[in-house]
Amino acid sequence: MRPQKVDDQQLMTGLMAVLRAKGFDGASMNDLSEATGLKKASLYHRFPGGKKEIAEAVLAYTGDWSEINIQQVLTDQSQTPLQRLQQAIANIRALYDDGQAICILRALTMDSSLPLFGNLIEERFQVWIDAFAQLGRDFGFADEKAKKLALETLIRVQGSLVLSKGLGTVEPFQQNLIEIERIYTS
Amino acid sequence: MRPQKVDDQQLMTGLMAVLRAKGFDGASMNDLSEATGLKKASLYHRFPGGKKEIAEAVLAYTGDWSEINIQQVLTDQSQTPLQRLQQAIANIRALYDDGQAICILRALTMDSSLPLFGNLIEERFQVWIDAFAQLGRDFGFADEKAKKLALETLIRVQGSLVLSKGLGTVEPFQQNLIEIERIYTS
DNA sequence: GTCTATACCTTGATAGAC
DNA sequence: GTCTATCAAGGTATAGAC
Repeated sequence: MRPQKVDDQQLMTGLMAVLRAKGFDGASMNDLSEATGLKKASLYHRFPGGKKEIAEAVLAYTGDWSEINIQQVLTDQSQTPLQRLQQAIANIRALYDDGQAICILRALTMDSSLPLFGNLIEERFQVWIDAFAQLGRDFGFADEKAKKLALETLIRVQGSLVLSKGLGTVEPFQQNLIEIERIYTS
Repeated sequence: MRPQKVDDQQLMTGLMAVLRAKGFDGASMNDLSEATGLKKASLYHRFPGGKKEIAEAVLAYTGDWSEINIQQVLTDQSQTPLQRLQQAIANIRALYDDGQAICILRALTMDSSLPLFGNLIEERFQVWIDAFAQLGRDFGFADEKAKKLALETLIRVQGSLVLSKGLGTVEPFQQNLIEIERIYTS
């Protein structure tokens, strides 16, 4: 077989960059083609289902990333809870480019695209919530309180990303990462 | 002159509903036409600048709404701070349809549409922040603390809306409105 | 002010050569 | 596996009748 011009890793990176910046409706196949270096027809060869299948693949990719960089990190019993939290926060900071990037889950959560991916998006959020809830319990919080803190953590991440974009400064995001560490350690 | 088939108020309501549900790229002139009951050509008569001018008008409309239902409410010296907060929260609940709706500012804050409206969006957010900061001072918080609480308030609103959409339940939004009242009163 | 009809372009998607 | 060429559908926007 003819070798792939662009490997799956590079492909996913380019596709995800466009989808989270422009959303499902805003991202055209031309945009995705330019960002990846593969012509449109080649994208359809890799993803016969078209743009919908591309978005699903990106969501699967982000799910893998979350399991490795959030779930596994937060539940790694060889580290202290604080160490795990700090590592997860560092990974979150990298994921969102210090607060400049848009979350892919947020980008795909419009009423026009949500029906296509609803279950996938909910599952991706739930991985984070469950992992942070486990961390909270390991910090010594009661189950109920740990779940509440986990949800607050995600709300702070998502909310501060929206505000950072809207205000044109990453300060809300950066400040909130600090605040998230504080709510678990005080 | 021939009378308007749809008045400005109805028009704005329909246009905003589509824009916040689908975003700028996802909302087509056909969508906007169907939602308002005005044919495409009539929309261009009302808004010669097309979709961009429509979005700007909707942002102006939301600005007026915010000044009346957030800023004026939160700074109304004839009411106690708690009364003002509770009224503002009720208005926020209505604005976002109990947590089911998407914020127009979030919807237009994609990298593809943000460059068109950046300043307008930032100003809309700032009205809320300034109003909640004033409320915080009236509650007795120091200026610095009041500003921090105001930002946290908006982060909670935006974040809980994202989570409510993504998880398919309005519980995060509803819970956070309660939490917002708590952070000012305890 | 609103409408029908239309021009023109971009979109998602496919066919077939290499 | 990747590409050029192409199509039908839907996009923005305009012209002109009423």
